[in-house]
Amino acid sequence: MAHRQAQRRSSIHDVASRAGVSAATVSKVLAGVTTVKPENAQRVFDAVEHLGYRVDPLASDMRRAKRRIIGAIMPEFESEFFGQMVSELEGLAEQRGYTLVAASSRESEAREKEVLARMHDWRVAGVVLAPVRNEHGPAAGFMKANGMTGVLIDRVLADDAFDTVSADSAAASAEVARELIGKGHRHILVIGLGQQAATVRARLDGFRAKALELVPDVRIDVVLSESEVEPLRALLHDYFDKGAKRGERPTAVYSLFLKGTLVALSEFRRRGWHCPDDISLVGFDDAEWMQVTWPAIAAVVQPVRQIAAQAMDVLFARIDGGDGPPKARLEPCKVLMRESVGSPGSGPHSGGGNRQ
Amino acid sequence: MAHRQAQRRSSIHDVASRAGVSAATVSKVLAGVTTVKPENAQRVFDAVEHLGYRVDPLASDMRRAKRRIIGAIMPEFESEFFGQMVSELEGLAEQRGYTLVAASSRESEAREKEVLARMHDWRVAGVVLAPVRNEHGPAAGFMKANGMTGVLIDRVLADDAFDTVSADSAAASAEVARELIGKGHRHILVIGLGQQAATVRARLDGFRAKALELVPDVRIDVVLSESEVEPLRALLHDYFDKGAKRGERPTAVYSLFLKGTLVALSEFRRRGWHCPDDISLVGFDDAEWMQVTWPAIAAVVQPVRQIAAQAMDVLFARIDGGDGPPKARLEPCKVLMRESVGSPGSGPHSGGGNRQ
DNA sequence: GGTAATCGATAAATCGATTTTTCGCAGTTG
DNA sequence: CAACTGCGAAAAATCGATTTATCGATTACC
Repeated sequence: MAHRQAQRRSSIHDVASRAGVSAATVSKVLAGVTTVKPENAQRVFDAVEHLGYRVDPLASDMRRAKRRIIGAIMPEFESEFFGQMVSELEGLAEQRGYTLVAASSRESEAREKEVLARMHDWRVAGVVLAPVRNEHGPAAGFMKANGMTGVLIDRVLADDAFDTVSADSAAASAEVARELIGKGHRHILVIGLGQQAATVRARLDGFRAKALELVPDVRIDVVLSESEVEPLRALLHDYFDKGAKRGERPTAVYSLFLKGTLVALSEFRRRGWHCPDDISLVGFDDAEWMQVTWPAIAAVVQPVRQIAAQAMDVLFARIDGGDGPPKARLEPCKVLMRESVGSPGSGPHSGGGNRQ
Repeated sequence: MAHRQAQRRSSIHDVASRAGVSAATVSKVLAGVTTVKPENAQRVFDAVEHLGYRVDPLASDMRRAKRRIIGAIMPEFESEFFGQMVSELEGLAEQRGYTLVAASSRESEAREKEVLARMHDWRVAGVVLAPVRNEHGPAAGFMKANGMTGVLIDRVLADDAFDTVSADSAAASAEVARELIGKGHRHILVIGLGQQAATVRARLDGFRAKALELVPDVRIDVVLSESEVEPLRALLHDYFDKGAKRGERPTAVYSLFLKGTLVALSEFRRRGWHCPDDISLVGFDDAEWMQVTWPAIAAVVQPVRQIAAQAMDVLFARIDGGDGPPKARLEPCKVLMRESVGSPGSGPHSGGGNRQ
């Protein structure tokens, strides 16, 4: 009864011999095949129960071309967005009897491809890929070249080989524009990451189009950092410095991605500006902390659950042999206007300055 | 050249026949065995190159008892802490040629055991388990009963069957006590989650011991929610209401876990209290946003990388047959005292009230 | 020169399932 | 009574590697 060795687990043959049938019969019973005598089926169930037998998924997968494994590749695991995404995907895979193997590409396209190649080695049934850059990266190319089935999510718009699912960021951005214009903002800075060309463009265009539609002479400045987040800090600093020389400053900032929101807040801190008195702020992507800070930060909430659910639906449809041209799906976002957005010039400190 | 079907990948036999040798020889060459004629080895390498052959990890694992798979079970994926942890673990596993399969127990002990059982089905070589509650949960019991090798991290202190690695939260809490006492705080509220008994106790005791040592008549109140975070909101609300009736209020709050810090901030908002003027705040567990808000939130930073590295080192030592009694490792934290901590009574609004 | 040891490589067993093929037996039919 | 049909289950092939046992040819030793 004391500490036992790691006794080797019982295999299907152990069950077979205990039930007095062949391994093939055990396999059939467990697969729910009905052409087995009820009496034998019962004996199998008893043996399974007694031995605590469980199918070895690895051995089980050996003989199928498509294994019961889904690969998920995310740019990173540290943010709430991708954390929730992996969590959702894992649950959905599990529901269908699949195992999810998640890997982080660490925001590197090179690594993304390596990780994907490893998934291919595992002969996964399908892949959910959230590309680092966009749908035209090397990983998607690899998937095409090797006939893998997969679905692209998040930083994608549409693709001619794979289904895509992403947040409708253009619509959300238009909504943000409507809100900011409605509050009276006529000079707005948009910050983003140039790397994610397509997504950034969609968000930017959606914002700009709606803003110009509402107020044709609205001024929209854009500060983009190519691929890294850090340079954005310097770019933003310069932007405000130059503006200060000319005595002009935007009354609102719209950040197209989460880290940008942090950079903006950090820059505001440095200059002693407060939201929304000195400047307004809206960020794409929500986070739990944004509602407890003072001010609470306005944000676009991405529909993580819906994206995950759609992605898995579409993916399994393909795995099960569904064909037809790939579709691009857009899931609607919610825009939460919190305290960080106000009307320009209405705050007590609209001139900026040093509030301690 | 156009879109090809998912042609079946070449197996070791394809390589063998192309190189004009047997599959066994190919296997040996790839495993680095030296008793192969250099000429044949070269032919194998050429064939591998030409066919783009890669070992199928699943088939490769079939014949060994311990498979090249490491399981990681985390309470959740949404927080920075566990996100970073999974990311680190994945990298470390990969470095050793292992695949990491991560799963979330969703803060449920029942699910934790199910997930672990599934890992066992996969016959993983080892498991990194961050238990929902502590080292005495059902999952750890399951691991013992089945002779699995594993390491417990985060919400654990020590165990008689498994190695453990966690942050030295007692020392960090003592450090927090020193800081708060040093700033003049004599009435401090500590909030936490009762579920994680051992960890909470360590943090609480470490804090209380140091505080009492420095100032014997310091007042330390404690508000614990049993297992859920939501009740803490109500408990905290009541606590402050009751204090207000008696005209007393702590000058600082120390939250023993991340969500508690959010709940505290949320409660402060509601009452119109500002940090650090009206009340000081320190939280266990750091997050990226804490340094960009105003005020920046003081926090205990857990050494995620070190914990992950230690956990993997210890785990692989066991996998490679190392024995001896299990060890409990503690990794030192860093305490970042940011603006949310000040001296009591020094702020312009120390009477509390409604600042808008 | 004959037996033994050595070397390199191959055939075969193995891992634990699934799937296809074969087989025995009972009941029907011509 | 021989041939046929069906059913349920066992035997065997398969998946793609690793590992053990075996084998033939060469070298070594007495």
